[in-house]
Amino acid sequence: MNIEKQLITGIQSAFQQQYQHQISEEDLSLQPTRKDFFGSHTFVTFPYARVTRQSPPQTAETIGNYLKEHISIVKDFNVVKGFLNIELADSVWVSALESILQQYQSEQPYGFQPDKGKKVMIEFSSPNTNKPLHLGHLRNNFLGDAMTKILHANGYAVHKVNIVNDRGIHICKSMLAYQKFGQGETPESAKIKGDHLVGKYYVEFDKHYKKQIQELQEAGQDEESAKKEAPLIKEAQEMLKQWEKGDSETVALWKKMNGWVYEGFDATYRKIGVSFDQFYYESDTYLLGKDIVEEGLEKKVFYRKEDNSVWIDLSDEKLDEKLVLRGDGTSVYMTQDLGTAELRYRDWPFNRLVYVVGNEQDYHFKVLFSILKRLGRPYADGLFHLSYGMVDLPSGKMKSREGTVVDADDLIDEVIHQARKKTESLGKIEELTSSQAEELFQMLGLGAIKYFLLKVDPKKRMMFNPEESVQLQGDTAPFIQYTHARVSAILQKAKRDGIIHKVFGSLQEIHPSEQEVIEILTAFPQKVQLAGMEYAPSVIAQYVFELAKAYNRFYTEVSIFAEKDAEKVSFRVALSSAVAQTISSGLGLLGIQAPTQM
RNA sequence: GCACUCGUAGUUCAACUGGAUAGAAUACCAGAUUUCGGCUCUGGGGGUUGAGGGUUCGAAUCCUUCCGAGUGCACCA
Repeated sequence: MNIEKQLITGIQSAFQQQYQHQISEEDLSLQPTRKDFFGSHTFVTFPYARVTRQSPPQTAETIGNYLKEHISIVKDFNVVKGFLNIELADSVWVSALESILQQYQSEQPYGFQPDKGKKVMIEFSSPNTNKPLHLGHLRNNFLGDAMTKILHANGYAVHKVNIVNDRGIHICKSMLAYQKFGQGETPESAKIKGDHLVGKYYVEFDKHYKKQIQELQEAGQDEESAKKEAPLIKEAQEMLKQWEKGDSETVALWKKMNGWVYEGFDATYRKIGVSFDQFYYESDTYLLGKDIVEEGLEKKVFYRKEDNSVWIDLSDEKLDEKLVLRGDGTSVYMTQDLGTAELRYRDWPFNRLVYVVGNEQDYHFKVLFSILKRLGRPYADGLFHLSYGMVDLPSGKMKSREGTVVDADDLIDEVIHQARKKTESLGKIEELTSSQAEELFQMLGLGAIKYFLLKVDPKKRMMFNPEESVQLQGDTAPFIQYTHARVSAILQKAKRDGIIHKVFGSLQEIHPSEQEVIEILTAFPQKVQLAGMEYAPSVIAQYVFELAKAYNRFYTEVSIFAEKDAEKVSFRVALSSAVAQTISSGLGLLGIQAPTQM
């Protein structure tokens, strides 16, 4: 029986015995004791003043005494105001460590849940094919990837999908500019990645387009009509029509340029260690959803206006009226998303579908989910929008057209470069081959950037400071990775010295810093669960950092190999082993690797 | 205008979902350590949680009014 359960049962019977009062298990909750107080578990007695007819401190005192007397694992307690802080016997922590190590031996790694038999589909990344990935995409990709791993750890079968926005006016802009100014350039001839090449022509288009607008304005047109009348935009719109008609030349160019982009994306995905189980393309899905509109009309969920357009009225949910099909019968974004949800459910019937999409689309998803619910879709309750905040730069907002974006490839190269520079100057890796060293730099650089973007609550808008993101100390991945490398070195030495870390069962007393590490270790499963429930990898990031810090404190306060008592040495090695595995496992949930040497 | 989100040390973020004296990191200052490790550890200053009002044993958290920032409200995707 786990510690918490024993305490709760103890408190229940305390209420029963001392106050003749039944309290159900759900109504009782323990919280971790704050650092500055003695104890590990805290019971708050304020809410029970009516029941006990005693002041909260008296109640705490009474229950504390009861627990100390009747529950063997309780060593002592203290009362501060109405807070009952419970201190557990050292042997409890020793056996807690033993059980953690045992679980690491088993098939179900410590902190991971057994298979729940439920399926989660998760959509993330979802790039446009007219420009390369940038910082905002990185937050999206890392969140999606980390959530995949966290949900898996929570016992779900996870299916990763990416919907590529490969059609539309924005791609036509790149295509048109390429046609006009490209002169047959290719990624090979220009020696740049395909996605960057296509992005270059997107910028090129915008440059010329702006110029035309200006010229028209100078000729006396107002801004709005200039934007509509500029020859370039008209050409791009014409091109989109050609594409939709299936014009072979246009389609061939589209295929060629998209091909370049995919090669570029592939390279970036490989580099950041992100992959997908299935790709959807909007060129395949953009016509979907019309049958659902028909169905909605029949069910009277939708209605038709005089101009033949189809709408849904969601004003009772404060969501207003929303168009779902144009008057000319062509689809809008919403139509397509309805169709895509349906298609996905047929492809891989899920219990939950998670959309990792920026919070500027909060409204869209509220409407989408509401519609599917009104249509009585069986999967409607399982839909979830993992809405994340924008990434700001110290210089302000990122705007792709103004060139103030941080390019993903550049950024990754930069952090890896920094990792190389700093690690080489430490001179600890001379025995590594150059490819091993290269692998290490990647682990560190990517770790730094992933951690930086994941440690903040996803829902919140965040500030990206390029300098801080490549820092190797403080609340960073390299700091945690460094701790892992150091623990690994200790374990290596222990192995060389033939220290078996399994004989410490009779240990009766441990150091406070050891207890603290074990306390943190025992919290891992709950953190994994919480991260899954809240869709928040940041929970794991904070946890792993706490663990690394606590271990470092232990490391300076307690000597491992200089210790005379063999049982203690064994215990400390065991503790180190559990820490190494938990750090590695926790970082793993964030898509970050833990090196054994650095 | 309407809707949604957010305002917490100088800065970047926490706060177990209503609990204790609001914590970390960073920068700065002062020390310690160097067990296989330099990126380790300890301490210090730094806060009227945007402002006011309310709810209660108890509020950064819930309600409300202001102030400020952002996003959305396309027959674009």
